[in-house]
Amino acid sequence: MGVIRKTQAVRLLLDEFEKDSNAISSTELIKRLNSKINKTTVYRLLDKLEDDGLLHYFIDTNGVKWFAKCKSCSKYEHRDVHPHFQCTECGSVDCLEIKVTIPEIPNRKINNSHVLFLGQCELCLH
Amino acid sequence: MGVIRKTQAVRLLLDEFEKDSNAISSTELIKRLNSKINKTTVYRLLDKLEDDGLLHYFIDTNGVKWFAKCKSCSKYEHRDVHPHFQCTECGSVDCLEIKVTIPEIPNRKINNSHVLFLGQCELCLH
DNA sequence: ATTTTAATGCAACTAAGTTGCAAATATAAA
DNA sequence: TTTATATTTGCAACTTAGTTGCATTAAAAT
Repeated sequence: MGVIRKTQAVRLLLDEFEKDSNAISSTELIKRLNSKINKTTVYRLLDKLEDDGLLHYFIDTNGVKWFAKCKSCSKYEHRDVHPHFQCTECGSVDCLEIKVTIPEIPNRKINNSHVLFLGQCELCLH
Repeated sequence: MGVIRKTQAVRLLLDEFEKDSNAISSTELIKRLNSKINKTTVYRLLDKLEDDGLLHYFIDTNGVKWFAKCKSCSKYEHRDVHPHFQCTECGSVDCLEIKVTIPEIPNRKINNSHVLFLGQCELCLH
């Protein structure tokens, strides 16, 4: 994709990821920014920012798309390799700073992985 | 959920999983059974069969739900613990008979995992 | 300041999945 | 075997997430 212009919508969207260190679902973002950005724009920006290596996403067990800031991705090496964690009680999602070991499988070539662990988060455990 | 009656729809649906050892997406099933079973019924049956431990499902990176036969699940211990593989070229999905190591994370309790590896399958590699 | 190009909003649309309800079918009881 | 009961099914209408085309607006380049 092309260059990203510093528009108001981009700023507002990235602000949400500054405020919130966890992952945010696309529908949640649309709700939050409802009065400020059109949903079409939100979807388009999320795609573009993902493409440009500023955000990464993954899909939870309900098919909901979650986005989070990339910490170590660039435009050229943008692999969503770290696992994610979702709390089955409150639904919150965050990134895990753990390395995933990619297995060797005969006659196949694996080049990406999506790993989601489910359980109870710190808050819901106590 | 309750008991499963041996209806024609159940038979037809399970037949698809006998024919096809790979995973099948819900939309694909609806297409295939279009003339024989109503889509509402397909969705309801998939849910029920999943609940009863005959099928398991997971969601790919496009949010599409894939179902496959359970080999070692029961009604009481039904954990979709094995990883899945999706070919990024032809889109086919299958189950991997590999054990997933679930990490220990401080202050959290992990009790399930969804692991999807992406790459090229046997057919698309050659 | 003007031109060029990308970004945005809007409305209409698509596709996946869900809900309520009446009709049909499987199973249990008589 | 027939009748009663409970589950399953199909249908139509609906919901929700996400997309498309296009005219308008706003950045950035000249």
